[in-house]
Amino acid sequence: MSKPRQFSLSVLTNCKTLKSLKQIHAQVLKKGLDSDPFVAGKLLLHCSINLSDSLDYAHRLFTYTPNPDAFMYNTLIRGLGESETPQKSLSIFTHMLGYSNFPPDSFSFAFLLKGAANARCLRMGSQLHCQALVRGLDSHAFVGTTIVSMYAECGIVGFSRKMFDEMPEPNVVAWNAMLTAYFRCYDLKGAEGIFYLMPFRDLTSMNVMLAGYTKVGELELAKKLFLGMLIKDDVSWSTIIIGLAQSGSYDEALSYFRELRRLGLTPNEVSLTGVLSACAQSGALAFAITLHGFIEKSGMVWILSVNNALLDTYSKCGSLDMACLVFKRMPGKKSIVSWTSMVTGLAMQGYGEGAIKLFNEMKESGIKPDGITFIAILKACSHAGLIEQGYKIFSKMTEEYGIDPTIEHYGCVVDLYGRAGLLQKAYDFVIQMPIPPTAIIWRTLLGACSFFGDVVLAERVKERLVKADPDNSGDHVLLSNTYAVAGKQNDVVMIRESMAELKMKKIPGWSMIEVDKF
DNA sequence: ATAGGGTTAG
Repeated sequence: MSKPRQFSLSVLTNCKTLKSLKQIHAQVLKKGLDSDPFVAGKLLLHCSINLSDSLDYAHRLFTYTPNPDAFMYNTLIRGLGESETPQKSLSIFTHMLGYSNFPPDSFSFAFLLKGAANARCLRMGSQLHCQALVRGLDSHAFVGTTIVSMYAECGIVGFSRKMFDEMPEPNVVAWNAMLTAYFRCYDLKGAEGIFYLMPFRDLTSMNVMLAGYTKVGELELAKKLFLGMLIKDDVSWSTIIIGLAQSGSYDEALSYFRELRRLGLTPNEVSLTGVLSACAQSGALAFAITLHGFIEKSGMVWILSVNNALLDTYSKCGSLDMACLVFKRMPGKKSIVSWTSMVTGLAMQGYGEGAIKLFNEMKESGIKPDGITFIAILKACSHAGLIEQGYKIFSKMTEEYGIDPTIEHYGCVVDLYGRAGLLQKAYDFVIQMPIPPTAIIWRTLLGACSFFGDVVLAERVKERLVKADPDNSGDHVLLSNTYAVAGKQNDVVMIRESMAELKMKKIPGWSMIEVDKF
């Protein structure tokens, strides 16, 4: 007689794909273990949290479970709350209220509120806050802390503070959440107030302050704080490096990275992406190559974000060959970021057709382009003068992909027509835009008018520009250039004089075409 | 389970 073979859930540890999960699920069904709430719960946890793109399967698994327990409800709520559509977690909540014997507990509310925070949905958040209040769960430490964060994510730090003040004995996590809440809303004074009030601080508190200082542009304070920190972890290091990189202090970002290395510390993937971004923005190709060598040796070549940062750095530094190499050799899945960076790289170096070709390959590979990809591809078209193509892509953006164009997308189309000299078409396009054109849009168009010397249209655009941005002054240069290109020297002189009256000296780096040259 | 760092455009 053979011993009944035990089924071990430890197989889930090595389960990295939906396919292998399905195989495990099949075995579970075969052994009739699907009615075991523990086994069913573990399976659901794995496909709703650990695996990506498996939420639909999780949902089905849940649906086919006759009487899901509280853990299963909470797990699916958690998975949906972390997804692109966090509001869907509410339907599971409703189901839980109506069809289960389990009332929602502190876990349910923590996950639901996190979903509301992710969705930045104040309506959802405040409704859940009320529900938690009615059930007496708002006083639960985890729930309360999540409510504090949720209000800040929704942009109302005053409500966060109100919630926080109602907590009888906030722990360090709650204090840190309140600190984060103020910075989330760029309230430096509020954050400092909390920081000095805190009865205890841990490394996270310090790191929150570091990140907050860089976020609100207080780089000196950030550096001072960092210097004074006796204990630093990798989050501290990556926070300061990224903070500097994002504030335009590229050299300093590189210096901190060197210091990290000098101390014999091992950079992690986050500080590496940060320092690579600093290289990309400052064109520090030599440093990037050194970093590439380190990445190869350290075994971090397998990390997607590192590869993305590396490929973007190469393409921004003009090494399109190396960018291509990284892109082609990229292990496993490429993300939307990888494709978009590569498209941008090609577009920037003038390979408009190549960019479009890659854009099509991307769609074939099953990656859905987002708004950023469309900015990249529209730029590619405008630089390559592919007007028809560009406009077709712009139209498809809404029709096929359901992406609402932002002002930047409209700007790309204006640039597309403008660069091609189709000035009237560009003007008509701006007039019929469903969102009000900004000064940037008008300035783009004015730039095109000046390039082609269209005086009549330039004057019209100029009027619109003044209306959109009353205290602008840089457009005088563009306007006078228009007259210069059109060969109307007298007008140029006139505009120059009026510019002098407008204290043109205040405009940094302004230049204009010399009248004498015409 | 609640708090801290991330790459793509403009």
